[in-house]
Amino acid sequence: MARYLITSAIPYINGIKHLGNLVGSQLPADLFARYQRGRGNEVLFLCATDEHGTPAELAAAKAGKPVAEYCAEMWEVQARIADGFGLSFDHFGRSSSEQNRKLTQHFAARLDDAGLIREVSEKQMYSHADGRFLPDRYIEGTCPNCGFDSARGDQCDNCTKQLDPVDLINPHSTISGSTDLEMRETKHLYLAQSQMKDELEQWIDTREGWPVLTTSIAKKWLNDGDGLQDRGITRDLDWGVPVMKGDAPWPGMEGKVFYVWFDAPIEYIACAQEWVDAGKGDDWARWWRTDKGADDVTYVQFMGKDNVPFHTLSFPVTILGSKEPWKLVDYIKSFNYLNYDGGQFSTSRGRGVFMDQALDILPADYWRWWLLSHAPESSDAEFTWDNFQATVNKDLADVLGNFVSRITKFCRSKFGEVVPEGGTQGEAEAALLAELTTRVRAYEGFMQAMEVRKSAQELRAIWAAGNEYLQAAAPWTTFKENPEQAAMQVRLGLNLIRLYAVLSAPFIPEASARMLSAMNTLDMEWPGDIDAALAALPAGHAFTVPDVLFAKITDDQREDWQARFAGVRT
RNA sequence: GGCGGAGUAGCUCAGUUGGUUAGAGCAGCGGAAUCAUAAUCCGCGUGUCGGGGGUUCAAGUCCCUCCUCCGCUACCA
Repeated sequence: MARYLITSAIPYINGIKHLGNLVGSQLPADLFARYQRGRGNEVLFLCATDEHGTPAELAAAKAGKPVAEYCAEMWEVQARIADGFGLSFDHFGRSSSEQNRKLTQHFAARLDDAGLIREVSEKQMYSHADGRFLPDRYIEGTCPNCGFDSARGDQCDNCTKQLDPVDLINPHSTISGSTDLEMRETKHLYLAQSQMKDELEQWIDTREGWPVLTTSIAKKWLNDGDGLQDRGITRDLDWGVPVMKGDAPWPGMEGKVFYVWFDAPIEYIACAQEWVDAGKGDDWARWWRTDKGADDVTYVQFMGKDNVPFHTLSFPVTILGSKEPWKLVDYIKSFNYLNYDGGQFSTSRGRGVFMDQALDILPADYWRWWLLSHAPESSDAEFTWDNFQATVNKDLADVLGNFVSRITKFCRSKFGEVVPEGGTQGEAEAALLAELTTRVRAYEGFMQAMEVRKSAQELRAIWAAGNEYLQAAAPWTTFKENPEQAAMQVRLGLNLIRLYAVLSAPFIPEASARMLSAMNTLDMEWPGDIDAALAALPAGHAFTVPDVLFAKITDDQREDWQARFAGVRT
């Protein structure tokens, strides 16, 4: 039995994520996790909230709550929504956990021992009114290059020139508006990534079959300009993992915390510890330590393209630089962005559909199917309501849902709610079995390769094959002259429903469960021999006609939603 | 500016190492069927494969050049 460690990029705690975030990491990761479990493999699927950093502090302040309380509440919210989408995490952790605090401090100590940490004294913008150092983009002023009056400290949005906060004319804090700013000396720890540039590059170069998106972004960072730069891994903040050298204080670093992108990936490991401490598992090291059983684990990470540098460079430096036998990622599946109706999804402007809103208007399976069948794998993709309505109605309601409906209702009217007996298979059935065998094997190949869209396409073709068979076999006609023959055709049709439930579960788990329930079976065994799989429900087996599997989206609904989500989130 | 991705039928997209008349789904048109959520099935595509140039017996696929869109550009995460 193969073992898969699967992690999804951890969503930031600051607010509810939109569908673009979902399809870029958590959803495809869930698809893969469910598929591997379905195949009988051992899976540990982990995700968590990423809770540290300036935006979390500010969001908490805006909500008028202590940051720890705010994060705890938002974790609940995100966990509940993830559950609503059927995201089958074995554990949904928190980067602010005790486990992560200790592990992060441990890694820092190891990296320091390895000579990969250096102290750098630098000047950063400090705001007296806000009582804090401000990241560059939290400072705005007039662009010295083009005169744009809302240029950010890191870059001018108008002329795209890269800036330094000190370049700005009339700089002010975007938080308080205060102009009482000064460049103040502060000391930070840097991760000496540059020392490991060659090792990283060799590692990247020897990865086989990784998405171009993943390797090209990694190579770009490795070789751009002066090559891979060292990166500051501490910040002057209150909220975060306190800078410690393992259990010991870190002289000169008092009051500082590790940078969120240092501790966030470490949470992947800490999350496994949380999983054990929550009583859900009993051995995290077996998944994460190659000296304790993790050498036969295949580790796959899912993420949007914006996260690639941290997963291909910074985190591997942390792992490799520790000189300890931690499991290194085997495959990084990265995604482009999903756009919304001609523009970008925007959290700040409330543009697009957010995860909670999506669940308010339709069941998760509708979203799962559309998002996965349109996953932005080769380029950015676009969500439009027209396309969503057309795809969901056609694929889910007409092709799959109606198939279940027509065969179960026909059976009920002619034979009752029992798998009918009699008849023998002929050429048409042999042809169907041959086609299904070919397609199921292709589907397995795409799923294993994490070719999300192609998997969806193949699955749809498998559903359509059932309709083609029924149409050709026409049991409603056969029944008139040869009821036994019709019984055989119907029996096959009913078994197709069970087969479809098993194959479709990774994409549409709720509907899959309803199909199995209607077929009155718990048999979810992945089909090896299709012939055998289509004999799972024997003659005489009772079933029930399920309710409509997928109600169609009406034009009125579509227009209503289109208007509702165009503007500002209310 | 630099780097990366993309530009293929009305729409969404496939097109492996260059090789038969460039494909799929949707939409559209025609037909069959009437078990079913008016659901299904079958048939129908003369597409300057973004423009131009080049290499080759042969290019959507390789090279050069230009155009358009998108992303990243290291202190947001």
